[in-house]
Amino acid sequence: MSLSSERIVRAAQDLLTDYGLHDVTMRRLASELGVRPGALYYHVPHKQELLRRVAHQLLAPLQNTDAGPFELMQQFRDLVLPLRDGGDLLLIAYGLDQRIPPVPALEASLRIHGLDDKQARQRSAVIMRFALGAVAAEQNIALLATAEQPSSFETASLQRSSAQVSSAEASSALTTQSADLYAQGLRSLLAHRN
Amino acid sequence: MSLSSERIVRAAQDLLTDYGLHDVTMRRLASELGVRPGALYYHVPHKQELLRRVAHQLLAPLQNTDAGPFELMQQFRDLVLPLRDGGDLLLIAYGLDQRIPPVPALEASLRIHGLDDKQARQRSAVIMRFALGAVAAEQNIALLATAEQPSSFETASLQRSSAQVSSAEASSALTTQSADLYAQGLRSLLAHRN
DNA sequence: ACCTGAACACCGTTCAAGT
DNA sequence: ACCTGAACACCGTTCAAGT
Repeated sequence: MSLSSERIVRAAQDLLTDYGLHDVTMRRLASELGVRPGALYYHVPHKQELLRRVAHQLLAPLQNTDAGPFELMQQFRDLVLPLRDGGDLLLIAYGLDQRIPPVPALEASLRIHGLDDKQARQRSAVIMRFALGAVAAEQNIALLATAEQPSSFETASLQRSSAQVSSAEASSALTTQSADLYAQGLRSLLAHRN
Repeated sequence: MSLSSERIVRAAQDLLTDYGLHDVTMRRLASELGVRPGALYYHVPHKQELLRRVAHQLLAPLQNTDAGPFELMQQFRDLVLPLRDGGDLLLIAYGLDQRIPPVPALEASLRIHGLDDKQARQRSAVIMRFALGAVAAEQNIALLATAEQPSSFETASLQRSSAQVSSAEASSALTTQSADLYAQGLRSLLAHRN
Protein backbone atom coordinates (compact mmCIF):
# COMPACT_ATOMS: atom_id res chain seq x y z
CA MET A 1 0.00 0.00 0.00
CA SER A 2 1.70 3.17 -1.19
CA LEU A 3 1.91 6.41 0.72
CA SER A 4 -0.56 9.29 0.47
CA SER A 5 -1.17 12.52 2.34
CA GLU A 6 -4.34 10.95 3.78
CA ARG A 7 -2.44 8.02 5.26
CA ILE A 8 0.19 10.37 6.67
CA VAL A 9 -2.40 12.62 8.31
CA ARG A 10 -4.18 9.61 9.81
CA ALA A 11 -0.91 8.21 11.18
CA ALA A 12 -0.05 11.62 12.63
CA GLN A 13 -3.41 11.81 14.38
CA ASP A 14 -2.89 8.33 15.84
CA LEU A 15 0.53 9.34 17.11
CA LEU A 16 -0.97 12.51 18.59
CA THR A 17 -3.76 10.78 20.48
CA ASP A 18 -1.57 7.90 21.66
CA TYR A 19 1.67 9.69 22.54
CA GLY A 20 1.16 13.46 22.31
CA LEU A 21 2.41 16.19 20.01
CA HIS A 22 5.95 15.72 21.26
CA ASP A 23 6.07 12.33 19.53
CA VAL A 24 4.63 13.53 16.23
CA THR A 25 7.94 13.85 14.40
CA MET A 26 8.53 13.32 10.72
CA ARG A 27 11.04 10.58 11.49
CA ARG A 28 8.77 8.77 13.91
CA LEU A 29 5.92 9.09 11.44
CA ALA A 30 8.07 7.63 8.68
CA SER A 31 9.12 4.62 10.72
CA GLU A 32 5.48 4.07 11.76
CA LEU A 33 4.58 3.98 8.06
CA GLY A 34 7.53 1.73 7.17
CA VAL A 35 9.18 4.33 5.00
CA ARG A 36 12.19 6.67 5.00
CA PRO A 37 11.74 10.24 6.34
CA GLY A 38 12.38 11.82 2.96
CA ALA A 39 9.44 9.96 1.42
CA LEU A 40 6.97 12.03 3.45
CA TYR A 41 8.06 15.18 1.66
CA TYR A 42 6.76 13.84 -1.59
CA HIS A 43 3.21 14.01 -0.17
CA VAL A 44 3.36 16.81 2.37
CA PRO A 45 5.20 20.11 1.92
CA HIS A 46 6.31 20.45 5.56
CA LYS A 47 5.39 19.57 9.10
CA GLN A 48 3.32 22.69 9.74
CA GLU A 49 0.89 21.96 6.92
CA LEU A 50 0.63 18.40 8.18
CA LEU A 51 -0.32 19.65 11.64
CA ARG A 52 -2.89 22.02 10.17
CA ARG A 53 -4.51 19.10 8.39
CA VAL A 54 -4.52 16.98 11.53
CA ALA A 55 -6.21 19.79 13.43
CA HIS A 56 -8.81 20.17 10.71
CA GLN A 57 -9.64 16.48 10.74
CA LEU A 58 -9.79 16.50 14.48
CA LEU A 59 -12.29 19.35 14.61
CA ALA A 60 -14.41 18.15 11.70
CA PRO A 61 -17.22 17.02 14.04
CA LEU A 62 -17.70 20.68 15.00
CA GLN A 63 -18.29 21.77 11.43
CA ASN A 64 -21.93 21.06 10.78
CA THR A 65 -23.68 21.22 14.08
CA ASP A 66 -26.57 23.33 15.22
CA ALA A 67 -25.48 23.39 18.86
CA GLY A 68 -25.64 26.68 20.73
CA PRO A 69 -22.43 28.64 21.38
CA PHE A 70 -22.01 27.29 24.90
CA GLU A 71 -22.51 23.65 23.94
CA LEU A 72 -20.31 24.10 20.90
CA MET A 73 -17.39 25.35 22.96
CA GLN A 74 -17.91 22.60 25.52
CA GLN A 75 -17.63 20.09 22.70
CA PHE A 76 -14.48 21.85 21.55
CA ARG A 77 -12.96 21.40 24.98
CA ASP A 78 -14.00 17.76 25.21
CA LEU A 79 -12.44 17.08 21.84
CA VAL A 80 -9.10 18.80 22.42
CA LEU A 81 -8.44 18.17 26.11
CA PRO A 82 -7.86 14.39 25.83
CA LEU A 83 -5.01 15.00 23.37
CA ARG A 84 -2.27 15.53 25.90
CA ASP A 85 -1.03 18.65 24.13
CA GLY A 86 -3.84 19.39 21.73
CA GLY A 87 -3.90 22.99 22.92
CA ASP A 88 -0.47 23.72 21.48
CA LEU A 89 -1.49 22.10 18.21
CA LEU A 90 -4.70 24.10 18.02
CA LEU A 91 -2.85 27.33 18.75
CA ILE A 92 -0.60 26.60 15.76
CA ALA A 93 -3.53 25.56 13.57
CA TYR A 94 -5.51 28.66 14.53
CA GLY A 95 -2.50 30.82 13.70
CA LEU A 96 -2.35 29.24 10.26
CA ASP A 97 -6.08 29.37 9.64
CA GLN A 98 -8.45 31.41 11.80
CA ARG A 99 -11.46 29.78 10.24
CA ILE A 100 -10.88 26.25 11.49
CA PRO A 101 -13.87 24.65 13.15
CA PRO A 102 -15.69 25.55 15.31
CA VAL A 103 -15.29 29.17 14.13
CA PRO A 104 -17.87 29.22 11.30
CA ALA A 105 -20.43 27.31 13.35
CA LEU A 106 -19.75 29.55 16.35
CA GLU A 107 -20.33 32.72 14.35
CA ALA A 108 -23.51 31.28 12.87
CA SER A 109 -24.93 30.39 16.26
CA LEU A 110 -24.04 33.85 17.61
CA ARG A 111 -25.91 35.46 14.73
CA ILE A 112 -28.93 33.31 15.51
CA HIS A 113 -28.69 34.60 19.05
CA GLY A 114 -29.14 38.12 17.75
CA LEU A 115 -25.64 39.46 16.94
CA ASP A 116 -24.95 41.14 13.62
CA ASP A 117 -22.12 39.96 11.34
CA LYS A 118 -19.38 42.12 12.78
CA GLN A 119 -20.36 41.47 16.38
CA ALA A 120 -20.49 37.72 15.72
CA ARG A 121 -17.01 37.74 14.19
CA GLN A 122 -15.54 39.72 17.05
CA ARG A 123 -17.23 37.75 19.80
CA SER A 124 -16.22 34.47 18.21
CA ALA A 125 -12.60 35.63 17.98
CA VAL A 126 -12.62 36.58 21.67
CA ILE A 127 -14.21 33.27 22.64
CA MET A 128 -11.72 31.27 20.57
CA ARG A 129 -8.80 33.05 22.20
CA PHE A 130 -10.16 32.26 25.63
CA ALA A 131 -10.90 28.63 24.74
CA LEU A 132 -7.45 28.10 23.23
CA GLY A 133 -5.75 29.69 26.23
CA ALA A 134 -7.87 27.74 28.71
CA VAL A 135 -7.24 24.37 27.09
CA ALA A 136 -3.54 24.99 26.54
CA ALA A 137 -3.10 26.25 30.11
CA GLU A 138 -4.99 23.28 31.54
CA GLN A 139 -2.92 20.80 29.59
CA ASN A 140 0.37 22.47 30.41
CA ILE A 141 -0.52 22.48 34.08
CA ALA A 142 -1.32 18.76 33.97
CA LEU A 143 1.79 17.97 31.94
CA LEU A 144 4.30 20.10 33.80
CA ALA A 145 2.93 19.33 37.24
CA THR A 146 3.52 15.61 36.72
CA ALA A 147 7.09 16.42 35.70
CA GLU A 148 7.26 17.62 39.31
CA GLN A 149 9.72 20.50 39.04
CA PRO A 150 10.79 22.10 42.28
CA SER A 151 9.90 25.76 42.06
CA SER A 152 13.46 26.92 42.64
CA PHE A 153 16.91 25.37 42.35
CA GLU A 154 17.53 24.89 46.01
CA THR A 155 14.07 23.71 47.06
CA ALA A 156 14.44 21.10 49.77
CA SER A 157 13.12 17.63 48.95
CA LEU A 158 11.41 17.43 52.32
CA GLN A 159 7.82 18.25 51.49
CA ARG A 160 7.87 15.93 48.52
CA SER A 161 6.43 12.78 50.05
CA SER A 162 3.36 14.50 51.44
CA ALA A 163 2.83 16.25 48.14
CA GLN A 164 2.97 12.95 46.29
CA VAL A 165 0.53 11.22 48.61
CA SER A 166 -2.17 13.76 47.86
CA SER A 167 -1.35 14.11 44.17
CA ALA A 168 -4.24 11.91 43.04
CA GLU A 169 -7.01 13.83 44.81
CA ALA A 170 -5.30 17.12 44.10
CA SER A 171 -5.16 16.56 40.35
CA SER A 172 -8.76 15.33 40.13
CA ALA A 173 -9.85 18.36 42.17
CA LEU A 174 -7.93 20.53 39.72
CA THR A 175 -9.63 18.88 36.77
CA THR A 176 -13.15 19.55 37.95
CA GLN A 177 -12.11 23.04 38.96
CA SER A 178 -10.76 23.70 35.48
CA ALA A 179 -14.08 22.67 33.95
CA ASP A 180 -15.78 25.22 36.19
CA LEU A 181 -13.34 27.96 35.22
CA TYR A 182 -13.93 27.19 31.56
CA ALA A 183 -17.71 27.31 31.93
CA GLN A 184 -17.42 30.50 33.95
CA GLY A 185 -15.32 32.19 31.28
CA LEU A 186 -17.71 31.12 28.56
CA ARG A 187 -20.70 32.47 30.48
CA SER A 188 -19.03 35.85 30.95
CA LEU A 189 -18.06 36.07 27.31
CA LEU A 190 -21.54 35.06 26.16
CA ALA A 191 -23.40 37.42 28.49
CA HIS A 192 -25.78 39.73 26.69
CA ARG A 193 -24.51 42.97 28.20
CA ASN A 194 -21.26 43.15 26.25
CA MET B 1 34.08 36.22 34.21
CA SER B 2 32.78 32.82 35.27
CA LEU B 3 29.34 31.45 34.57
CA SER B 4 26.35 31.78 36.89
CA SER B 5 22.65 31.07 36.63
CA GLU B 6 22.06 34.84 36.61
CA ARG B 7 24.27 35.36 33.58
CA ILE B 8 22.61 32.45 31.80
CA VAL B 9 19.10 33.77 32.47
CA ARG B 10 20.10 37.22 31.26
CA ALA B 11 21.64 35.82 28.07
CA ALA B 12 18.51 33.73 27.48
CA GLN B 13 16.31 36.81 27.83
CA ASP B 14 18.50 38.69 25.34
CA LEU B 15 18.24 35.84 22.88
CA LEU B 16 14.47 35.76 23.38
CA THR B 17 13.92 39.45 22.76
CA ASP B 18 16.34 39.62 19.84
CA TYR B 19 15.60 36.36 18.01
CA GLY B 20 12.58 34.66 19.57
CA LEU B 21 12.01 31.53 21.62
CA HIS B 22 12.99 29.35 18.69
CA ASP B 23 16.57 30.56 19.01
CA VAL B 24 16.81 30.08 22.76
CA THR B 25 18.64 26.76 22.67
CA MET B 26 21.12 25.49 25.19
CA ARG B 27 23.76 25.21 22.48
CA ARG B 28 23.18 28.70 21.14
CA LEU B 29 23.19 30.03 24.68
CA ALA B 30 26.49 28.29 25.38
CA SER B 31 28.19 29.69 22.30
CA GLU B 32 26.84 33.15 23.14
CA LEU B 33 28.47 32.83 26.55
CA GLY B 34 31.71 31.44 25.12
CA VAL B 35 31.35 28.11 26.82
CA ARG B 36 30.54 24.47 25.99
CA PRO B 37 26.88 23.31 26.19
CA GLY B 38 27.57 20.95 29.07
CA ALA B 39 28.79 23.79 31.24
CA LEU B 40 25.29 25.27 31.47
CA TYR B 41 24.08 22.16 33.31
CA TYR B 42 26.33 22.94 36.20
CA HIS B 43 24.26 26.07 36.91
CA VAL B 44 20.80 25.20 35.59
CA PRO B 45 19.05 21.84 35.99
CA HIS B 46 17.33 21.86 32.58
CA LYS B 47 15.93 24.11 29.93
CA GLN B 48 12.42 24.27 31.36
CA GLU B 49 13.56 25.73 34.66
CA LEU B 50 15.65 28.22 32.74
CA LEU B 51 12.59 29.33 30.78
CA ARG B 52 10.57 29.64 33.97
CA ARG B 53 13.21 31.97 35.37
CA VAL B 54 13.29 34.05 32.21
CA ALA B 55 9.51 34.44 32.36
CA HIS B 56 9.69 35.46 36.00
CA GLN B 57 12.30 38.11 35.32
CA LEU B 58 10.32 39.34 32.36
CA LEU B 59 7.14 39.81 34.37
CA ALA B 60 8.83 41.25 37.45
CA PRO B 61 7.56 44.79 36.65
CA LEU B 62 4.01 43.47 37.21
CA GLN B 63 4.77 42.28 40.72
CA ASN B 64 4.38 45.33 42.88
CA THR B 65 1.97 47.60 41.16
CA ASP B 66 -1.28 49.08 42.33
CA ALA B 67 -2.79 49.27 38.86
CA GLY B 68 -6.40 48.19 38.41
CA PRO B 69 -7.16 44.80 36.81
CA PHE B 70 -7.75 46.25 33.37
CA GLU B 71 -4.55 48.31 33.31
CA LEU B 72 -2.59 45.43 34.78
CA MET B 73 -3.61 43.07 31.99
CA GLN B 74 -2.94 45.72 29.39
CA GLN B 75 0.59 46.03 30.77
CA PHE B 76 0.87 42.24 30.62
CA ARG B 77 0.00 42.30 26.93
CA ASP B 78 2.39 45.17 26.21
CA LEU B 79 5.20 43.29 27.93
CA VAL B 80 4.70 39.92 26.27
CA LEU B 81 3.55 40.84 22.77
CA PRO B 82 6.88 42.33 21.59
CA LEU B 83 8.64 39.03 22.29
CA ARG B 84 7.88 37.31 19.01
CA ASP B 85 6.76 34.16 20.74
CA GLY B 86 6.43 35.25 24.33
CA GLY B 87 2.96 33.71 24.47
CA ASP B 88 4.31 30.19 24.12
CA LEU B 89 6.90 30.89 26.78
CA LEU B 90 4.30 32.28 29.18
CA LEU B 91 2.03 29.29 28.61
CA ILE B 92 4.90 27.03 29.66
CA ALA B 93 5.81 29.24 32.60
CA TYR B 94 2.18 29.42 33.75
CA GLY B 95 1.97 25.64 33.53
CA LEU B 96 5.01 25.36 35.77
CA ASP B 97 3.92 28.03 38.20
CA GLN B 98 0.38 29.45 38.28
CA ARG B 99 1.42 32.23 40.59
CA ILE B 100 3.77 34.05 38.24
CA PRO B 101 3.15 37.77 37.93
CA PRO B 102 0.72 39.34 37.38
CA VAL B 103 -1.40 36.72 39.20
CA PRO B 104 -0.91 37.89 42.81
CA ALA B 105 -1.32 41.56 41.89
CA LEU B 106 -4.38 40.71 39.79
CA GLU B 107 -6.05 38.85 42.63
CA ALA B 108 -5.28 41.70 45.01
CA SER B 109 -6.80 44.30 42.75
CA LEU B 110 -9.89 42.13 42.22
CA ARG B 111 -10.35 41.89 45.98
CA ILE B 112 -10.10 45.65 46.26
CA HIS B 113 -12.85 45.82 43.65
CA GLY B 114 -15.11 43.85 45.97
CA LEU B 115 -14.54 40.16 45.25
CA ASP B 116 -13.92 37.73 48.07
CA ASP B 117 -10.87 35.46 48.14
CA LYS B 118 -12.35 32.57 46.21
CA GLN B 119 -14.00 34.77 43.61
CA ALA B 120 -10.76 36.69 43.09
CA ARG B 121 -8.78 33.48 42.58
CA GLN B 122 -11.29 32.12 40.08
CA ARG B 123 -11.72 35.34 38.15
CA SER B 124 -7.98 35.84 37.94
CA ALA B 125 -7.52 32.28 36.64
CA VAL B 126 -10.15 32.90 33.95
CA ILE B 127 -8.59 36.21 32.98
CA MET B 128 -5.09 34.73 32.80
CA ARG B 129 -6.31 31.94 30.52
CA PHE B 130 -7.90 34.45 28.22
CA ALA B 131 -4.85 36.73 28.22
CA LEU B 132 -2.46 33.86 27.54
CA GLY B 133 -4.63 32.55 24.73
CA ALA B 134 -5.12 35.99 23.22
CA VAL B 135 -1.42 36.85 23.21
CA ALA B 136 -0.33 33.43 21.95
CA ALA B 137 -2.98 33.47 19.22
CA GLU B 138 -2.03 36.98 18.14
CA GLN B 139 1.64 36.10 17.93
CA ASN B 140 1.05 32.85 16.10
CA ILE B 141 -1.13 34.64 13.57
CA ALA B 142 1.57 37.23 12.96
CA LEU B 143 4.31 34.61 12.78
CA LEU B 144 2.56 32.04 10.65
CA ALA B 145 0.92 34.55 8.35
CA THR B 146 4.32 35.95 7.35
CA ALA B 147 5.46 32.41 6.56
CA GLU B 148 2.71 32.70 3.94
CA GLN B 149 1.43 29.15 3.78
CA PRO B 150 -1.10 28.42 1.09
CA SER B 151 -4.19 27.03 2.83
CA SER B 152 -4.10 23.79 0.82
CA PHE B 153 -1.50 21.86 -1.16
CA GLU B 154 -2.74 22.75 -4.58
CA THR B 155 -3.63 26.39 -3.98
CA ALA B 156 -2.85 28.36 -7.11
CA SER B 157 -0.18 31.01 -6.80
CA LEU B 158 -2.33 33.48 -8.69
CA GLN B 159 -3.82 35.57 -5.88
CA ARG B 160 -0.42 35.86 -4.23
CA SER B 161 0.76 39.15 -5.69
CA SER B 162 -2.37 41.04 -4.74
CA ALA B 163 -2.24 39.52 -1.28
CA GLN B 164 1.35 40.65 -0.86
CA VAL B 165 0.65 44.17 -2.00
CA SER B 166 -1.91 44.68 0.73
CA SER B 167 0.00 42.75 3.40
CA ALA B 168 1.32 45.89 5.08
CA GLU B 169 -2.04 47.57 5.63
CA ALA B 170 -3.68 44.24 6.33
CA SER B 171 -1.27 43.34 9.13
CA SER B 172 -1.43 46.77 10.76
CA ALA B 173 -5.22 46.61 10.56
CA LEU B 174 -5.05 43.20 12.21
CA THR B 175 -2.81 44.54 14.97
CA THR B 176 -5.17 47.32 15.99
CA GLN B 177 -8.09 44.92 15.69
CA SER B 178 -6.37 42.48 18.02
CA ALA B 179 -5.94 45.19 20.61
CA ASP B 180 -9.67 45.81 20.44
CA LEU B 181 -10.49 42.13 20.79
CA TYR B 182 -8.23 41.93 23.82
CA ALA B 183 -9.84 44.94 25.49
CA GLN B 184 -13.28 43.60 24.66
CA GLY B 185 -12.51 40.24 26.24
CA LEU B 186 -11.13 41.90 29.35
CA ARG B 187 -14.21 44.09 29.73
CA SER B 188 -16.54 41.09 29.49
CA LEU B 189 -14.50 39.12 32.01
CA LEU B 190 -14.32 42.06 34.41
CA ALA B 191 -18.01 42.94 34.17
CA HIS B 192 -19.74 43.04 37.54
CA ARG B 193 -22.64 40.77 36.65
CA ASN B 194 -20.68 37.52 36.61
C1' DA C 1 34.31 23.71 42.09
C1' DC C 2 33.86 24.39 37.45
C1' DC C 3 34.38 23.25 32.76
C1' DT C 4 35.69 20.43 28.35
C1' DG C 5 35.31 16.60 25.12
C1' DA C 6 32.81 13.47 23.45
C1' DA C 7 29.20 10.92 23.10
C1' DC C 8 23.91 9.36 23.01
C1' DA C 9 19.73 9.64 21.01
C1' DC C 10 17.37 12.48 18.62
C1' DC C 11 15.30 16.61 15.16
C1' DG C 12 13.34 18.87 10.00
C1' DT C 13 14.57 19.16 5.41
C1' DT C 14 16.91 18.50 0.83
C1' DC C 15 18.23 16.09 -3.10
C1' DA C 16 20.93 13.16 -6.26
C1' DA C 17 20.28 8.69 -7.46
C1' DG C 18 17.71 4.56 -8.13
C1' DT C 19 13.30 1.86 -9.72
C1' DA D 1 5.91 8.90 -10.19
C1' DC D 2 7.57 7.51 -6.02
C1' DC D 3 11.03 6.30 -2.82
C1' DT D 4 15.96 5.49 -0.77
C1' DG D 5 20.50 6.87 0.93
C1' DA D 6 22.92 10.03 2.62
C1' DA D 7 23.88 14.15 3.96
C1' DC D 8 23.32 19.12 6.27
C1' DA D 9 22.67 21.67 10.09
C1' DC D 10 20.83 21.30 14.06
C1' DC D 11 18.60 19.68 19.12
C1' DG D 12 18.76 18.49 24.97
C1' DT D 13 21.29 16.00 28.16
C1' DT D 14 24.94 13.15 30.49
C1' DC D 15 29.31 12.23 32.29
C1' DA D 16 34.16 10.75 32.59
C1' DA D 17 38.07 13.31 32.55
C1' DG D 18 40.77 17.34 33.11
C1' DT D 19 42.19 21.79 35.82
